Amino acid sequence: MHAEQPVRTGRAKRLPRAVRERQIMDAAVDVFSRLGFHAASMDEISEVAGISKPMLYAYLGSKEELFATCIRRESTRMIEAIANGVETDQPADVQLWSGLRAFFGFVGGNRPSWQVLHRQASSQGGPFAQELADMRGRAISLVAALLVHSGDLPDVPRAGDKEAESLAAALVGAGESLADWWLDNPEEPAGVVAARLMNLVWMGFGDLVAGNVWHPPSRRAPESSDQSPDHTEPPDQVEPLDEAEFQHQPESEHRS
Amino acid sequence: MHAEQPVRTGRAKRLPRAVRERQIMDAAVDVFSRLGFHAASMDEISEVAGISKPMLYAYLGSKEELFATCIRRESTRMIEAIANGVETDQPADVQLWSGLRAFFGFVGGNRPSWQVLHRQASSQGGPFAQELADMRGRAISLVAALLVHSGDLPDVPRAGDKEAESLAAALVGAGESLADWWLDNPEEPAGVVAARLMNLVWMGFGDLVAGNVWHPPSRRAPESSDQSPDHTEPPDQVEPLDEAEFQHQPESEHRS
DNA sequence: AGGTAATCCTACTGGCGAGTAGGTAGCGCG
DNA sequence: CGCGCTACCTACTCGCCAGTAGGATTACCT
Repeated sequence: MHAEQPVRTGRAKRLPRAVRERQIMDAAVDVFSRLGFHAASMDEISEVAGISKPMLYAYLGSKEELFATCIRRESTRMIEAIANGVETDQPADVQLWSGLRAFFGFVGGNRPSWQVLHRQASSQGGPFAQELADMRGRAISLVAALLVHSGDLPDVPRAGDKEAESLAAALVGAGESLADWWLDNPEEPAGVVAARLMNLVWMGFGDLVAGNVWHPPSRRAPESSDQSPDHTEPPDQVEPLDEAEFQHQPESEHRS
Repeated sequence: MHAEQPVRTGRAKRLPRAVRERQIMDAAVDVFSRLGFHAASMDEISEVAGISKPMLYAYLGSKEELFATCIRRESTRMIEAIANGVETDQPADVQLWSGLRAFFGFVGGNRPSWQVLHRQASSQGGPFAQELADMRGRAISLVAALLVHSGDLPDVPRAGDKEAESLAAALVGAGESLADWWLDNPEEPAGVVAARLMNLVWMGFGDLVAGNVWHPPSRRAPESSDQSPDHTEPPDQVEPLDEAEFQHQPESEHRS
């Protein structure tokens, strides 16, 4: 599916450093995501990048530096995609809903990024753990802030930080796990998966078992687009997903 | 932290094979959990186990076989601990609650096992993924069965498998993630953490922000008291769930 | 053109770690 | 006792891979 096949016969075309660095990073994410940090070799990365090994070292430093850079880049992309997707001027449930949609949209459109972030980075115990923990921390903070904002949690007037943080950790973990499950069951659209998680964490099993389901407010969500004109880079591609996919969900009210 | 004694000076005492195998497995879990599969070396494992390398190969085969065996053993221990902890004759919410308590109790009392299972195994893409996926699958099935049983899910008369399975995956992931968070914030007792997750997945944020909390049936305030010694028969050592103190209890030992 | 600096290469080193060959020590048993 | 068996060892081989030395090509500028 990834078509990074420069085929490496003979000498590579001369390119400005910035472009090469990008190619290398793309190749590195690809290889790391498939093989994991240790099993990935610099030789293979250089081959996929269509370049020779010393270039890696000249441009991106050691293997560890390269990996850390990958994590930093991909995590930033993801956090931004989510932050852009959240409709901050809406009530709490809608904010959560939009955040979940953005998250699953990103995962669906950037599987290698996701793999590198979730699986590989978390299992290495070096400086990467730090990098990854930062990303996770940012995500968790986003969620925690949302929770704290949306009316204080009931039983924690003082330890609210810990309370919200742990709940956010659980939610993030649920999202990660569900995203992994989704990769193994890709026949379902992102919106459906996001809706399931939304129902779980907002309504809870208690309500679900009783037949109560959460619904998005029945208005058209503004297709939030990037307004900044000086943004030359194309925004990260996220799978399009709108309310239509939500409806695709097995019809809630009609039991049979 | 781990007092894996042997100190390996000269020849090791002669021991029957079964005992050695156990020592080796314990050492392997310890090292794998700290270093991960690739970074762990057979030399180090043999050193920790207090024997020489050829013994590893004579008894447990290759490095991959050893690792797979570790995963199998630890995952079985955990599944059994949880299955034993679930009070199957209770209503759904109580079942879920007892399962969560058993899970967090196990994690608290068997950190290396947990590390090996959750972090290391999931990131290697060999036959281990299979082993690990089996474990996860069993856990998810447990939860899914509980969900399906506890009154059918409302909106899934036909696609119930997928629905329940994905929700179970999300729940399991939330548990895993919260367990990881807990390892970084060990000052909180297991019961509190379990109660948080219970509230999240049973009540949902919607109820929580509205001030509604889930309570175990006979007692109030799940986080303030959890003293009932309803431990019938712990097959594996599981941390006591009352918050008296378990900041850092001595590591588990497998002695005969 | 010719200089020069960035880009790119082939071909090595050095170390680490999986796995093994081939031998030594304790224990039981006739 | 000596025969054998099992537990146990030291001391290698061998391949893989991170990282580098040193040289060959361009692109671009004057």
